[in-house]
Amino acid sequence: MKIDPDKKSDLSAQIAKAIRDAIIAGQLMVDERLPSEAELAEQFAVSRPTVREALKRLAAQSLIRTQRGAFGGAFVNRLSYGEAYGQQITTATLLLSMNAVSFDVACEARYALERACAPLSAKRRTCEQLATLRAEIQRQAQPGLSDETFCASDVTFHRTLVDGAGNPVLSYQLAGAVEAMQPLMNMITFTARSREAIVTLHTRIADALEMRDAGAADTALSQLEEYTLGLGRDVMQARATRA
Amino acid sequence: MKIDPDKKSDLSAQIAKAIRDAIIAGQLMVDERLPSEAELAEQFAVSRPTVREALKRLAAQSLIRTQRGAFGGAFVNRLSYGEAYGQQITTATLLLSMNAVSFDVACEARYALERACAPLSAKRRTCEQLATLRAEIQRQAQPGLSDETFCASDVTFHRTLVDGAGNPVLSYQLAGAVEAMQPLMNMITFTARSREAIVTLHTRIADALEMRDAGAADTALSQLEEYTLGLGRDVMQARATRA
DNA sequence: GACGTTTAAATGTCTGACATTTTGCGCGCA
DNA sequence: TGCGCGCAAAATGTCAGACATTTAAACGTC
Repeated sequence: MKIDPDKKSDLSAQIAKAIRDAIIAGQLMVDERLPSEAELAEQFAVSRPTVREALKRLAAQSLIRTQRGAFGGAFVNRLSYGEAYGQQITTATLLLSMNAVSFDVACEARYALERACAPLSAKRRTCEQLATLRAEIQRQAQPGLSDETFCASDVTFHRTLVDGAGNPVLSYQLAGAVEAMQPLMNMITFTARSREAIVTLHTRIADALEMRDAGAADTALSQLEEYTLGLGRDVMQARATRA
Repeated sequence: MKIDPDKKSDLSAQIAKAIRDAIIAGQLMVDERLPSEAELAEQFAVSRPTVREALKRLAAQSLIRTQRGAFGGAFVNRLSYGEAYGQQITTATLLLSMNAVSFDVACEARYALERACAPLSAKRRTCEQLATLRAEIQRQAQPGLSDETFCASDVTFHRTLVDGAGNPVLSYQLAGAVEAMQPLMNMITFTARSREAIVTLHTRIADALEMRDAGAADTALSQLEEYTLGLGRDVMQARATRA
């Protein structure tokens, strides 16, 4: 099932790959216990530390979980949406920060994805989600809010919008896009006037969802995208002239 | 910078987290070399194997790469789109397969995301991408194609459609959604008639992109979604009656 | 100055041991 | 008989030291 040819080095990576493939192929079922480290070491004809390094690799991807004690060991993990979110967000954040993704490109992607959710959200949003949206809007309208708090509320607003689609796969996909934008958004200093404009557009979105009007939601999102893009360009320009 | 409180156990996880946080916070720049394993072991007051396990965790997430030899060591990795794709796909695949995500939900998410790309694709698709779409359509029309080959071509078609938007962030986000669906799609047996219908709709999409007609592309995608959904339901129903 | 050799630094791997945690079983006691 | 306590076993977590391997820089020779 999982032999290990004597390819070029890095045994722990090969072993991790073998086990990972077995999990993906369904040869190891969820909650099934893997052989103990000692047994794996014998199977692969390597030492225990090498096996351990392989298991740690898998643990980092939430593919397995380990449990100490008698009848403990490594178990195939049921990948939860929560864990997947976390990985998705860190990966997306790093991807954006390390590849010099421009504000424009990130913004375009984010709003394109959100617009994909809007019709579904208009159809399915719950009253509770609508209330959350309203509450966040109210928070954003408060004067004296720090930029970070404003951004955090913005993230909550948009995540709620996405969750409104009632499709966990969509929510998972978009969690990364929305949250990974936050560092970029945090670079923007929100003036009183820009906050007011954003709150107005957020209100328009919430109104559209309340009326279950997909078209209006799409329009408002487009306007918000354009406005956010303008804010980002101003920041970039100010930074360019200052330098 | 990265001390390590004596929280409850699993030192390697704590160390990995400390380094990961340092990378995300930008305290460690891309291509910067981390201290050697021995130095890290001394800093954190743990043994070298423990440090190694932590580093393997980070390597599994492509956060670092290691290089052997003199002046080798662990370096902060520039997360490339390719690596991110890979992780995204395996995570999404597992999420779908282990959480019993229904065909309907996955399908809805996938086509919602693709429709988000369609307008951008209509605007920006290159001639080369259009040619790829046409070539895949031609391949799909060939008789005697295995279901797996047909599915693979389908994936290529849709990934090209997504890439046509010319936004790498979008491509990254959607790679998971499209590829992770493949195992579910592979459960479908494509009859000659259903293949013909799919090819017709694919052609309609390609035509729309050629004319740069976003509306037509959206319509064709909606029809394809509905048709795919129907196919999936038939399979489920057949499976239910057989059981 | 070019080329081969040495050398040192670092990761990769192994061996063996001990610590810690958790479970299950058996023993003793009421 | 039933209950609880403690001990042993099994497994992971951690450590220490050693050796193997790889790689590039430093050195020496022609």
